Amino acid sequence: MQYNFKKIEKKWATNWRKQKTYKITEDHSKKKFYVLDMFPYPSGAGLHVGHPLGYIASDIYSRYKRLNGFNVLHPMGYDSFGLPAEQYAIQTGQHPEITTENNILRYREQLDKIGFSFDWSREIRTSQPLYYKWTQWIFKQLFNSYYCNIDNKALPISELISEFTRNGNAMVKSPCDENTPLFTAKEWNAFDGEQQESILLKYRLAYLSETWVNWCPELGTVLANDEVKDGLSERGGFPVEQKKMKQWSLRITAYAERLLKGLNDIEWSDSIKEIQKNWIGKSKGALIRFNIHNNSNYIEIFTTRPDTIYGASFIVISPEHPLVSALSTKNQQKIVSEYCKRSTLKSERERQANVKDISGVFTGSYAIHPFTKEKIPIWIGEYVLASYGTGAIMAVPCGDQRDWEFAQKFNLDIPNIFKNIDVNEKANENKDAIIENSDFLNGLNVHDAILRSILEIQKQGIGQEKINYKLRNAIFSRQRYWGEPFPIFYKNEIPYLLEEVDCVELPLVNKYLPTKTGDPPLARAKKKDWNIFKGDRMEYNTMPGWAGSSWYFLRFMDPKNNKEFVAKEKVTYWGQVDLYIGGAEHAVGHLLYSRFWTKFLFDRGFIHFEEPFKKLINQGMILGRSNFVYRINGTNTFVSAEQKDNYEVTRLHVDINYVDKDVLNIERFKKWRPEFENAKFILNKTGNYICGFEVEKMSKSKYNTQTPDELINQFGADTLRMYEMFLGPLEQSKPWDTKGINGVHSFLKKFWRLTHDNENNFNISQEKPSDTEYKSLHKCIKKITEDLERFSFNTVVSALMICVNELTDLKCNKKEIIEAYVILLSPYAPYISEEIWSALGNSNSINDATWPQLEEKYLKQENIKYPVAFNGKMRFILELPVDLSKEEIKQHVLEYPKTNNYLIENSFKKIIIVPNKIINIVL
RNA sequence: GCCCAGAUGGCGGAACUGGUAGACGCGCUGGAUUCAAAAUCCAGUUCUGGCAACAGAGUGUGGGUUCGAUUCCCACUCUGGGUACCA
Repeated sequence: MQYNFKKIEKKWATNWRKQKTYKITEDHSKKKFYVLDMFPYPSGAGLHVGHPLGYIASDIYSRYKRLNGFNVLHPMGYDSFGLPAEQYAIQTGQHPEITTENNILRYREQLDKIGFSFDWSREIRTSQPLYYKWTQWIFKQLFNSYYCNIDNKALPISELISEFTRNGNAMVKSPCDENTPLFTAKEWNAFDGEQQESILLKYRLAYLSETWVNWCPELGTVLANDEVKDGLSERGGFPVEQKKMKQWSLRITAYAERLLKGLNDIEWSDSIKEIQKNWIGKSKGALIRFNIHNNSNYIEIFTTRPDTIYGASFIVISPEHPLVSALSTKNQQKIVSEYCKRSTLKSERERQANVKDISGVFTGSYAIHPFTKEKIPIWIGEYVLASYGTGAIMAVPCGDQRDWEFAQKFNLDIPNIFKNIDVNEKANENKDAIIENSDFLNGLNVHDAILRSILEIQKQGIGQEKINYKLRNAIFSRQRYWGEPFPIFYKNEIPYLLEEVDCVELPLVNKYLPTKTGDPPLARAKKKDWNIFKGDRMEYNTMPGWAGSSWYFLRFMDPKNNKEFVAKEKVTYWGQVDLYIGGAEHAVGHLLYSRFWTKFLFDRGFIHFEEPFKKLINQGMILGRSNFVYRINGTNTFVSAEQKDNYEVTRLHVDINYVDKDVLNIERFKKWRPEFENAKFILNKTGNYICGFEVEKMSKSKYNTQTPDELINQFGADTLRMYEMFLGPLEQSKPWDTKGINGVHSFLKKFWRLTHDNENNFNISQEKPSDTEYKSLHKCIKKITEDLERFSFNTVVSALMICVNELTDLKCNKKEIIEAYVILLSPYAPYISEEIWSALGNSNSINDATWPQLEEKYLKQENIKYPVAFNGKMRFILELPVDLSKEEIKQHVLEYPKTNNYLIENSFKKIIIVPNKIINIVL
């Protein structure tokens, strides 16, 4: 083997480690540049080929920036709290920390092989107390803050307390719980400590609230949406229901407007901004109160179309609405409670997907239309969600398709309020209509009618204008073991913040399961098991996965600091992340929460910028081929794919390592999980269990991952890096396929041969390069520099190949050319580049070289090859001097003999000449 | 349902602001080298017809704008991803 990548890669990996080539410090003489990858969760399956895709791109960019004189921060760490380690702990009893540690070791080994320029001295792990101490610290700041709508920022809670002491809460304009009472200063001062605490909790940015969760009674635990399949738990196939639970939440909605506006200041793709915009979901409308016939309660609804109020012919409330039982009349009570119970068995997701199945029940009660004073029926319907608006709507069947279908199905009135529009076949959702049959709104267009109706609603005191956001406050507790404990203790079930600066460490427990009474696993810890214990008990919940990842980019600047979450001078130097690369699946989770925390830390003066990630690139997914097994519902029997349609089945992913050409290895499958040990199988005619398949996202949860290890072994890291980039545009998703990899590998071999003779001796010429050779190089410099600036990583590989092909044809092994070329190659293939750089006699690392400068003089052309088209169809190429005028070009073309072949009777209508581009003759 | 993205040869893709469609690589075909293989090199390779010159068709489908459309506009189909029924 001439190009011995194994030897070369080992040699330079060792050398770089010894020389600390990638260690970075705050060097104020250079401009900083911060390149970050989305944190990996170290899963047991190891790194799959989809992970490094983004890391390779960011590594290439980091190296490119460094060669251009920037001080580049390019760190890596682990988001090491998470469900899989906990599941493994439940199954085996092994502490998740051990599993996590093992997985990290494996990840690190894999990452090291790929030749990344990470500064590993800055590694962080969210599950280490040194790190999560500061996650808890941020939670404390959130707990100790409220949002002031007058200053439009978060302020310390102490300011709110002094306002309460002076004036009560009448003048306070702050987001708070809906049930917050009004009180005077006198009343406030008379409250006891516990009463004051419970009031303050309604204002804090971190607060307790009742929220719905997926509860699985059989497993005695709360499940993530991901763990629920068709209303059954993925593990075991048990029924799942919706249950209310007291949980910590973060008042992210206070930041809704700023999160929306901030999108203008960042360089993210339009699509991801659009997704966040839709998620925040700002809409203007009105709150309107409907009184109830013979009942002292009232229903408040939110609508974006108050102009259609005369078209409202019934009210629909969600099955979770607090007035459901109060509104159900005696003879309706039974079907109402049955309907609501059925609804709690469904996830919101299911209710949402099932649009065609319209369902609902009548409560038996009537609301009074605020303008017509007519009685309109109140219904309960799944299509109304408790979590949006007020959980109740006024149904306008002539103007909303879902209301229209609901009315059709249950035979309710469809009054028409649109002039000259037929609503017998479908609702009119078009906003160009003129309103009629609507008293004071008659003759107005939609826009004017909205304004007029709000005026009237406010005048009559039955409602008000309201800006509504779809964004909900973020639930911040998980009933899990493997997460950050809260720095919270309880006295009389009122939560208090721990004042200790020390970290509340995860206590040891005897089992990682919930208790018999349904409390989270931490409830198993005895007083002595906690390093800090106060009050009656500590908080049993832990923080969600996104807690640690919402601020980790700050910690990389100062990973070992035990005095502060990050030192001021470090955050001042490094500032925002300049380039952030990661998957689009985090579009609204991680990316929104990080923005929220960054704004909060900014408000409280801890950092000087408001947006965490200046430029964001979403890498496309690498798709893999998944396999499925089919479990017959309510049993532990699996049926082969051909016969699955004869049964009611749940489709489950199966690890592709247990499947060969879609045939399941039953023995290995049984050993996979304890619950499969006694599984039974219905086989096909040939006695095999055939799995289903699908091409979808490569992901640990789909068990369809493929690791890069074998490829590195066979071709080397340089080849893998180039191949992953060569696969296609970074942002596009693409199926994983290794069949093209040897093309990239031969390219590196070809480059090696260019600089080595037949005996594999390094062979370079000191001669001055020719103009053609310079031209080839500078064409390459131009193309690569431009492509990297626009993050077109795949086309750079082609450019590198073209240059080597040209130099090979020219038999050019001249030092000046090769030395520049190897710098261009080094971000992609750092090992071979460093080897040749060193062989060229350089004593420093190629990482400290300077990016070659483009010299336009080598690219000058004397002639242009013009494509000559007739009616837009290219017919032939005509080579002409570059500096001709349009008129001269025209003459040359018309005199050219071939031209006449295409003219009809020697004439044409028009000639279009675009200098240096094209000539088009219109016939 | 809703939101976002995508569709170009046998395959991955290129064509950056409307200007030669298919760069680069894989695969395939033929040839050179070799006892043979690997490796390497040379030639060809969108489809149809033709020995060729050349002609016709062609960027998911149907329309439109333009001298000229993979690129812009309208309608649709399919695929992937996300999802908390946007009242």
